[in-house]
Parts: sequence; structure tokens; C-alpha cells
Amino acid sequence: MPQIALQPLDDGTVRHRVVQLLTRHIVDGNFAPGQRLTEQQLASSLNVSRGPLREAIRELAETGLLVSKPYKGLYVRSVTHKDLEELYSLRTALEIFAFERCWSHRTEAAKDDLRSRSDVLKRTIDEGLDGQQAIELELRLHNWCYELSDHRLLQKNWEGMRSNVNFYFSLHQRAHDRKGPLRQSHDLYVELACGDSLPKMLEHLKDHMRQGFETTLDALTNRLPA
Amino acid sequence: MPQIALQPLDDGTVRHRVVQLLTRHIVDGNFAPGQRLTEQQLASSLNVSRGPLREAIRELAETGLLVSKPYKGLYVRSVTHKDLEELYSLRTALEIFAFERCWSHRTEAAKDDLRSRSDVLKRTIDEGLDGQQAIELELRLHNWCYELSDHRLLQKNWEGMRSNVNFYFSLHQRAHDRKGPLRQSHDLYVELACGDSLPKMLEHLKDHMRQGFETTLDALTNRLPA
DNA sequence: TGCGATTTGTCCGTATGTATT
DNA sequence: TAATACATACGGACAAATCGC
Repeated sequence: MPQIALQPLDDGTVRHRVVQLLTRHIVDGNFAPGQRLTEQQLASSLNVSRGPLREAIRELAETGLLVSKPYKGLYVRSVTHKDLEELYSLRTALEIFAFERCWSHRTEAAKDDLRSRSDVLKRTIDEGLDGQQAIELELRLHNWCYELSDHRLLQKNWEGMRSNVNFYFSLHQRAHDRKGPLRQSHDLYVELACGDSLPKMLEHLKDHMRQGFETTLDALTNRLPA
Repeated sequence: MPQIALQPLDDGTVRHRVVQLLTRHIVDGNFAPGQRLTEQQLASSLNVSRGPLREAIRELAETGLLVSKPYKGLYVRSVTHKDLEELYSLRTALEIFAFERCWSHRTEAAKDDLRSRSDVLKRTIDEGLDGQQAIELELRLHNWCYELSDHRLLQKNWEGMRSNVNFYFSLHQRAHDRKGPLRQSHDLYVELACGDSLPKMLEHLKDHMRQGFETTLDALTNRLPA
């Protein structure tokens, strides 16, 4: 059972730091999916008291990264075919809604911003050094439409899904021994997102998501049978 | 400042009871929107200690019913034009997705179930006794497509929005001195939901939601200027 | 500006309830 | 059945931050 090293710095409340740390540890795969965690271990490993730890656990349980069963225990989210399918399908619906919402807000500056995010992502993939960094940059690319949609509730929902998507991306990556997502898979996404046809963009978005779902599913069923 | 009377029974953890109680009190309007709450008042009113109370607060803050600002305070969610618009627009997107998902799962038994929910709702509206009960039955009517969609993540998201929708419905109702939603406004919804054309259903769904948004907005801007 | 009061955030000790062995 | 481990809950105490005067 891997122990956690508490990152000393970071600011804000203890609760907030614990949320950030546990999120990163779960996403990075330092815990096995479905693994049971006990408050005592976490509290001593993180060097915090049970109070703010339990509050952080409630937040993570709401986003789905942790599953808390009363009087039974605390578990890292498990990996199933159905969970993955639900995550991708709902994410597709949300991102379609985000593009419908942001379509008329796309200024030239915003389009440059998106292209910039794509460039940074591709550079990081080419370097091939830090896979997790590449994943975060890919999520930042997809974040564009949510930010531009000017819809706080939508953004909040996406933020809640984001760490779960990151969780599965990291699993996929470790299963394939790859460093980050495929390089060319977002060129058409960016081109259509900056283009003139919303229907074409949405159609590509569905394909893009379906392909991501299938490749991730392949990786998990072949190498990590849940 | 209204005091809370603790319902004595209910089972489960204290945290869960507090979540249920506070949700009901906020939705029912026993607190004013934007009102500040202090932990001590809540703890003594509910007769619980601060530990589980604070955990319950984290859950409610995740759903948006409460807003917690570190070291500053705890506030009941406020009422704004933008919040209402975001709630209705995202809800529309989710319910469209739910109908796309459930469309092929609609057995005859499921259709009968939906009609039964509509009948119960209309009977309760006709009685005109309990407005909150009518609201919950309307939400139960809309719950149908989510249950049938066989999508736990979607259901979880909808559950999170549901209490917020309930919150605004109750505000609307009190502003109009009405007991429950309009009687006939769901007949077409049910008919199309049991019909053969998904596009027609989705088109009506958008109209249905837009109308609900506008009437609620009217009620709030005229009588409760935020 | 500073000072005191209030409130949130945090820690600890302890007791109780629940599940599992 | 008993015993152990753990989650849950309570209460007191103090630190940290905010607000009002």
C-alpha cells in the first residue's frame, strides 16, 4: 500500500489542500481503483486531523472520485465499462451544449487562444517527457469552449467531470505506455471550432469523443480487466 | 431570523439527516435567499455538533444550495437572473440528452408509468391543497426520462440540479400565491414522450423549458427584485 | 489606524455505533 | 458469541481570519 508524501506548501485551508492532494494522487494512479482507504491512514499520511479530512472526503465523494459507504468504508472509484461509457456520453452532451453556447462569442482573440493551446499541447507531446502534463494540456484545450460559454453552472459541472476524465486518461496512458494523447487527433477539432459551421463541429465532436471512448475502452479491457 | 425545529426521527447518519433537513428548509423558503448562516446557530438549532454539520455543509455547497466562503461565512444561494437562466438552459440540455438516451427503452409499461405520474400530478393540482407536494410530483414526472435512461452519472447530475429547480419553483409559487404548476402544461409533454417522433419531443421540450423559464423569471423580477 | 469581538478553521480526546472476523 | 477495527459523533480548546468600532 503506497504511502502519501504530504506536499508541504500550497496555501488556503487544510481542507482545500487535502482535496487537491487526494485528487492528484487518485488521478495519478497512486491508489489502485477500488482500493479501500481508512481515515486514520490518510490523516497520519497527510499529517492532518480527521476533521478537515472528512470534509474533503465529502467533496471528493460528490465528484465521484471517492465512494463513501456509511459505516463501511471509503473506496477509490472503480473502473468499469459502464462508468467509462457514461462519462464519455455525458461529456459529449455537455461539450455539445458548450459549443452551441459559445459559438457566437468566438472573437478572433479567442480563436488565437484556442490555436495557442493546441500548439502548446503539440509541443509537449513532441517532447514526450511528461505524460500527465500533456493530459492536462489536452483538458485545457477542451476547457476552451466551456470558458467561452459564459455559463458558470456548466463550468462547474465540467470541472466535476474533469478530474474523472483525467483519471481515465491516466489509466489509458499507463496501459499503453504512451506519453500523452495522440498528436494529430485535435487538428480537425481546432480547425472546425474556429470555422463557420456549427453542425460540422458538433458532428466531428461526436466522432472525436466516440473514438476517444473506444480507444480508452480497448486499453482498459485488454490490460486492466476490471 | 427563523429558527429550525429538528425533526426527531429519520434514520441514517447525522450528516445525512442534516443534509435532508437543510435542503428542505432552503427549498421551502424558511431561509431568505442570500441570508447568512452561522455554524453555531445551525448546530444548536439542529442539536448536532459542528463536525457532521460541517460535512453536510460541504455536500450542500457542492450542489449549490449553500455558498461557503473560507473564513467569511455561509450563505443561502442567492437569486439572480443569470443563475435562473443557467439552471434552465443546462437542465434543457440534460433532459434532451436523457430523452435521446431513453427513447428506445420506452416499453408500454414505462409509458403507463409516465401517464400515471401525470395523472397523480393533475389530481394533486386540482385538489389545490399542497403546493410543495405538487412541485415534487412535477419533478417526479420529469424524473421519468432520467430513470429510463439507465445512466447513473446523468441521474446523479440531475439529482444535484433537482433541489435547485425545486428552490426556484417554490419561489415562483410563493410569488404567485399559486398552489403548484399549471394543470394542462404537461399534457403535450406526456403525449409526445409516449409518441413516435423524437425530434418533435425535443422541440416541444425546448419550448416547454423556455416557457417555464420566462414565467418564473417574470414572477421573480416583478415580486422579488434581487 | 488599531483593538476587540465574532466566526470560521483546526486539533485532540473520548465515546458510541456498525461491520467483520 | 465475543472481540477487533473502524466509521461516526460529541465537546472542548485554540489558532487564524474577518468584521465592526
